[in-house]
Amino acid sequence: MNLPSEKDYLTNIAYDSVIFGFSDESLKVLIIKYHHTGLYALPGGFVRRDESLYDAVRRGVRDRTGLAQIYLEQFHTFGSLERYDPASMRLILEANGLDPGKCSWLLDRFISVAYYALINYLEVDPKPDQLSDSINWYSLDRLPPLMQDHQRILAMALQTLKDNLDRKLVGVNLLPGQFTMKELQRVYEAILGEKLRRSTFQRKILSMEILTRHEKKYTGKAHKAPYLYSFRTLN
Amino acid sequence: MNLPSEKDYLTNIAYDSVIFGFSDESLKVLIIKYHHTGLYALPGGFVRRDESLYDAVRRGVRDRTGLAQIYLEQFHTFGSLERYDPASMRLILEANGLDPGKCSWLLDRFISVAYYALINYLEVDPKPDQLSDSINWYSLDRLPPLMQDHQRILAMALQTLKDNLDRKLVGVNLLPGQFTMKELQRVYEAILGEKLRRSTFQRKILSMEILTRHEKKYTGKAHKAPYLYSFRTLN
DNA sequence: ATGTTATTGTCTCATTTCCTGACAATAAAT
DNA sequence: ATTTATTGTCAGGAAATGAGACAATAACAT
Repeated sequence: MNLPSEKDYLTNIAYDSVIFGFSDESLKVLIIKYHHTGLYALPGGFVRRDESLYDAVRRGVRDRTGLAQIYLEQFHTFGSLERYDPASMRLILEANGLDPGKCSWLLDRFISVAYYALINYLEVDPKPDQLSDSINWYSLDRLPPLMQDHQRILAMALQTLKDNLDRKLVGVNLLPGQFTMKELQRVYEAILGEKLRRSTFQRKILSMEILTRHEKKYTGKAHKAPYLYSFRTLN
Repeated sequence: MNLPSEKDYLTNIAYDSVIFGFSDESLKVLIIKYHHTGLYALPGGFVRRDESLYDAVRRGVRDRTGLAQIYLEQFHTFGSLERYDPASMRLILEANGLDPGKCSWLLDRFISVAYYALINYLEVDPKPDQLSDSINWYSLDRLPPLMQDHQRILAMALQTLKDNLDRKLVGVNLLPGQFTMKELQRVYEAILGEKLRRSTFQRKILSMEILTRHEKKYTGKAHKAPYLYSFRTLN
């Protein structure tokens, strides 16, 4: 197994990604589990010397989800001393049969830039990286204990998502290309953690003029068929 | 002159600070000028191994302004490849009679975490650091050309400030402890870059219930004396 | 004293936006 | 044809905002 070499990467700097998906009426997050350690973590990684910070995160998310086009948003950089935790990293390396002496830069202190990603749950086939033996979706209310400050990072990602909800097109990437108004409302409710009034929500979203309406969706249910919508591409 | 040593600092990571003050009806920013190079820049620095990122920025702002208590807010981390510019750093070191070979880590690529600070202009006595020969206030519309991507960093700081204006107590630290409603309005207008209606502004601010009213301020002018206000401390 | 001037604190009315419940439309089952 | 569940939209009221008006008043002028 070849590990990242100090020559190819920036030192003291890492990234963590909070990858959100929507399924089964609730928000989900991708969490990895490291080999033989019982440690759960947000998918993270390091920045190659020949790539931008943004490209590094995009590469990491792509490798783990298979998606090339992703909605990525940086929300905070974590640099406290408490997060310096070489013991965990040593444990992870040793559990993988690696010699920490040969990549001591990985045991150093890291400042971590955190991004959140919004992706279509259905398009993803999560793939573990070489240090982890699983990567799985977790509902926000059923998270395993996360290592280091990853719980806090996740909480901050969610808060930022809430704050951005009425300013950015958050719904875009959590749903398939076409969706009903109710489905979009479910996404908003899952993010905000509260029920919304149907008529108010519909009026507000439509008044934004960011949706185009398509043919109706006949579900086979005994009631009026809803329209399908998609986000308007700007052109 | 002793320069930061590689042993004491994190590598590949730096910070830049956009220090806002308010004076003479307009927003001002502190800009440093490096010795003998004609290069203007935002005050920045590096993170010691034994301090948090936040403490590093606070230290940098304190050293340059003399203020211990500062309102600091992180707003973005810049990590593009274009900002890798060893030539400028080499120039700055050489202009100070320093040997770049002895601190080659300073010529490496840096990812920079950007903060903005809001301070009371009147309390500040700007002090240049050892590499710069001046540090001065500049109006936003009369900025010198800034090195690297500092112009963009500043623009993003201002945009974040605007976005936060109705959600955070931005005015707090830009004014002295007590101030008139008109002075507060001037701050808002300077940040937003537009005139506000007096009665609407007053009603909105008062309805927030974040101010306490004090005695009147007799200016010696031939008109009704305004009240003084201060921001309510929460307790 | 009295009136003048510039600015402040507040109020009113019109306009806009937002909230809430209601109602008709309708796809499929009975 | 009737029923059921859900959807798209609207009407009326409530709340927020915009724009101007007016009285209060500190210092100056007469």
